Amino acid sequence: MPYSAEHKQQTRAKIIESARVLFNRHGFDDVTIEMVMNSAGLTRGGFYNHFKSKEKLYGEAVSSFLMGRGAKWRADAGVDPSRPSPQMARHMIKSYLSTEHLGDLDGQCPLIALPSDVARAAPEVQSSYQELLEAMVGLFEQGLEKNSAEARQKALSLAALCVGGMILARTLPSSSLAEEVRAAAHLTATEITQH
Amino acid sequence: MPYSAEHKQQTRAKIIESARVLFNRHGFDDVTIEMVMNSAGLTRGGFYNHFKSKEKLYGEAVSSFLMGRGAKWRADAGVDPSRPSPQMARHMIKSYLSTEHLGDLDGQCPLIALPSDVARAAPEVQSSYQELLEAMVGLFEQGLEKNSAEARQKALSLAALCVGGMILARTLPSSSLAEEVRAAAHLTATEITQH
DNA sequence: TGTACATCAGTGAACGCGCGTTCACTGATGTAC
DNA sequence: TGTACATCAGTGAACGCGCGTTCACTGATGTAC
Repeated sequence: MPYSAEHKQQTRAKIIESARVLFNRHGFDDVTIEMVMNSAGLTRGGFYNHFKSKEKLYGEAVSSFLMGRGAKWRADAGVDPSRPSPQMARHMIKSYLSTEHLGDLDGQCPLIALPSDVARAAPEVQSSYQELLEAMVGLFEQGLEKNSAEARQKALSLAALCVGGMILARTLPSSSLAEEVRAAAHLTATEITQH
Repeated sequence: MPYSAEHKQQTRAKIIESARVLFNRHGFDDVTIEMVMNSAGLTRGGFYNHFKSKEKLYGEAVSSFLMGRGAKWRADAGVDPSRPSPQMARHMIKSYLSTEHLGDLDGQCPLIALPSDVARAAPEVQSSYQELLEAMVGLFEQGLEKNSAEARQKALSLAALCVGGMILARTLPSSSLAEEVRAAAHLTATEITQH
C-alpha cells in the first residue's frame, strides 16, 4: 500500500481549504478548478482523484466552513456556558460588526459572503447555511435575559441586522458610507441587547 | 429611413426589461444572452445591434431597475412630501418586510437580489446600488421625528435590518424559519420607529 | 540489507460543451420619383 | 398611385475561448522476498 494511509486525506484537506478561501472571496462561478488546485500546490488533473465534481467540492468546502464557524462560536461562548450573559451577546456583536471583520475578505463569516450562491446550491449546502444561522441566533438568544418569545424575536432580528449591515457595507463603493452603515448597525444592535 | 425612429428604441427597452427580470431572479452568470433575447421575442444574433456586450446590458438593466425602484419610492412617499411621518416609515417597512415581497421573485427589491453580483460589477452599477440605498435611508430618516444624528443612525440600521432580514429569509431552505425571520425583523423594525 | 514489484496520487495533454461574439444574409419598411 | 431602391433591424449559422472533465501515463512510495 504505497503512500501512508493519511496522505490522501491530507491532500484532500488542503484542496478544501484552498477552495474555502477562494469560494468565500469570489463565489462559485468565478473560481476555476485550476485555481483551487494551483493554490493547493497541485495540478488540474488530480482533482478527480478526490472529488466527483466541482459542485461536490463546493458543497464540502462550504459545509465545512459553515460548520467550523459554528463550532468556533460555540467554543468562544462556551468558556462559561452555564452563565450566558448580555456581555457575551454584546461581545459577539462587537466582533461581528467590527471594522476588522469588514476588511477580512478571506475569513469573513460565510453568512455574509455566500447567500446568493447558497440559494442556488445543493440542499446540504443550504442546510449548513441554516444551521449556522440557527447557531448564531441561539447564541444571541442565550445572551438575552428575557422571556423566551421576546428573546427569540430579538435574536432573529440581531442576526438580520448583523448580516444585513455587513452585506450592505461590503457592497457599497463608498467606504465612508460603508463604515457609517457598519457603525450604525453596531450601535443599534447593542441597544437592542439592552432594552 | 426604414423603420420608424422609435422602433429600435422600443426593442431595446424590451430587451432591458427582459434582462431586468432574468438577472434579478438568476444573477449575472446564470442568464444567457439567448435567454434574454428569446424572452424579448427575438433571436440571439440581434443582440449586438443594441448592446456592445453582455456586461453593458447588465449595467443598463441593473441601473434602470435600481433607479426605477428609487423613483417609485419617492413617488409613494411624495404623496405629501411636506409631512413625512412615522406612519410613512412604518408603511414602507410593512411592505418591504411583507410575505408578498418575500415571494415576489421577479419584482423583489434589487438591494436584496443583487449584492454579491454588484460587488463584482462595473462602477456605474455600484453607484446605482448605493444611490438606491441612500434613497431608502433618506426616506426612513424623513419618517423619524428625531434629532438628525440619531435619526440617521436609526435609518441606516432600519435599512440593514430590512435588507438583511429579507436576504436571510430568502436563503433559508426552511420556509417556516424564513417566515419567522421576516416577522421578527418586521416587529423589531417597527419598534425602532417608535422609540 | 537490497532489489523487484505493485499500487495509486499526481501530471498534463486532449476532449467537448456552452456561451459570448461575429458575420453574411434576409426581408420589412420608408423614401424618391 | 405605383414601383425601384436604400437602409438597417433581425436572423441563424459559425467561430473561438474557457473551463469542467477524461485519460493514458509517470514516478514516488511501501511491501515482499
